[in-house]
Amino acid sequence: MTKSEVDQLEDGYRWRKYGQKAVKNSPYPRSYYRCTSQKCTVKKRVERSFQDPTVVITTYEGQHTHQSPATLRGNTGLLGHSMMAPPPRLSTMRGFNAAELLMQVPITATTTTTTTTNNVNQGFQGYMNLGQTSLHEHQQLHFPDYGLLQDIVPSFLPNHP
DNA sequence: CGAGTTTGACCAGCGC
DNA sequence: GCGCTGGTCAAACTCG
Repeated sequence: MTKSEVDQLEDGYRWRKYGQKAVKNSPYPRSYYRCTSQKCTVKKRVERSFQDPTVVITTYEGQHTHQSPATLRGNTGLLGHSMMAPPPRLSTMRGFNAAELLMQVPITATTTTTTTTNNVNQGFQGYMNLGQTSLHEHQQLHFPDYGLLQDIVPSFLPNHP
């Protein structure tokens, strides 16, 4: 779930829209995207929350078999640097292990992001690729939307103290 | 001209 | 079998 005005979120990959449908129980249409990379079969669905129109729900299906174009581009601009950052507070997600997420929900993972971060899948992959150095960077990054994140999906994070 | 979007048609799965 | 719904296809279109 992502708080965003726009449907098309920049997550570092290039997507081609292949369909749009009006869905039941929601006044907003759902959009279907495929990764533009030939080998990559990752799909995502994007729909707007019925309760909060400023929230878009992005459902990823599959895993990218390639690096993000933003990563390959290697720029330090909007896409390069920030998009390579690991997901917010991954290590502190109470009882929520990203690796576990990948293992248990390999096919479809509805993930929680802000506009400055990736979904957990991609973020975790980037996290793995970048290794130790990114952890350092990770700790220095600040995510002002994190509190907001909790507001959006408090039930998503298990084991509230 | 190529890549991406739009949109109606088509298809499969499911409940009745 | 029929209707509904979600997902996909593909032709037409737009844009850089």
